[in-house]
Amino acid sequence: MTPRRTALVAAAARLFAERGYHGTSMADLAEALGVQKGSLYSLTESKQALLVDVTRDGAAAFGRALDSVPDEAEPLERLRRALRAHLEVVAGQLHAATVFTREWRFLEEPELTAFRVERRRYEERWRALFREASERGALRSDLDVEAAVLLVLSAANWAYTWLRPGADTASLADRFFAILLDGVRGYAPPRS
Amino acid sequence: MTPRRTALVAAAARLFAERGYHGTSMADLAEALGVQKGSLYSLTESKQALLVDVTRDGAAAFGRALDSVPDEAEPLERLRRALRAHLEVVAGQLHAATVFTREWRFLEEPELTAFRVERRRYEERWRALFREASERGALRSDLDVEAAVLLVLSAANWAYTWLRPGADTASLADRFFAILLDGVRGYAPPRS
DNA sequence: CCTACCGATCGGTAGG
DNA sequence: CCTACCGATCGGTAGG
Repeated sequence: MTPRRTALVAAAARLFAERGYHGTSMADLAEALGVQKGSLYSLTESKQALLVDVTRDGAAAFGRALDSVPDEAEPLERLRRALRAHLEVVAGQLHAATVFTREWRFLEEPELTAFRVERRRYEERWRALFREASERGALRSDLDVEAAVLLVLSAANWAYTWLRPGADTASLADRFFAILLDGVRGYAPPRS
Repeated sequence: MTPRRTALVAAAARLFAERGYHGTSMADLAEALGVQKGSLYSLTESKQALLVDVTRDGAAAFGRALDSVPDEAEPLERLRRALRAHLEVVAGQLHAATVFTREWRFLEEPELTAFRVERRRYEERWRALFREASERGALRSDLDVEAAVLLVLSAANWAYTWLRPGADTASLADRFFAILLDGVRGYAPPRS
């Protein structure tokens, strides 16, 4: 990947995030790079190919985030680290994360199907983290694991709308996690 | 509002949700209604005006949802009812809710600013529900209320991506709420 | 509600 | 990387 192409993919990430895939023209991208529109086609074969590249960058970053969670840590600590890592990708690569979360649906086949498979794999990794925690007794025995996974993924997937790059992301993740752990209620929950 | 115009706004909600605002052409809308493109302009003055209508419908529905929460109920019950009502709007008016949540950013001024004001007002109503619960002693005294509001709004705002109209929405809302209340941890949380 | 049309812009290409 | 261009489509309008 040449520096020029890298710059083009970065510009695509930014503009697709800001204006949407269909709201961004090749002329917009050319202007962002300071070249004429026709010149872009020596760097990419199509606008769609740029969307493929940006969504792949996002998927790879989120995948690496979960890879960074240490296997040997305790189950709840692994969950906390996973949430931190996810939110750090959102804050650190906000444009790619935004396109990954919101613009992926404009992918064309076969990449559209491949994207869905990849995203499902990512969600399964989260489910596995919860199941592992459950089997090792770290979670309430009556926990609705599916709802818990959906809740944490909702927080993770919505974060691109409010998380700003300068924020103390680790601390924010921990604040979320604290509520996820113990809830909001003002007295000890009834034991089953 | 004539029946024909209502049908046009409904078609716009569906297509803007499915293909995005910029991914939907006036020709697409005409085809959905079975008329020629030029005929649409007796029903709306522009494509942008349709986006304004759909986002207003969404805002009104979410507003009515919070209105439906009984004032006299207990604080936690009010929160539970609010989450239910919000998710029922998402499931019951999925297209308008999707456009409200994802396509609003293509509004032009002055409606763009008005939308942001309205949405902030909605979020403030949620914050007020939490504050009320806190003041009445229904929440943990050490609760991070801001994080709690953000967590529940994340779940609410992400719901359009997975909630399907046929689902048992009330039950789903209660499953979320149960986790929000008591958390996922497998033992009683330490009291402060 | 239709036909016929407007100028502008779209993604992309050819040839240099 | 540029100029010049392609056919297709865009949102919107005029006149009926």
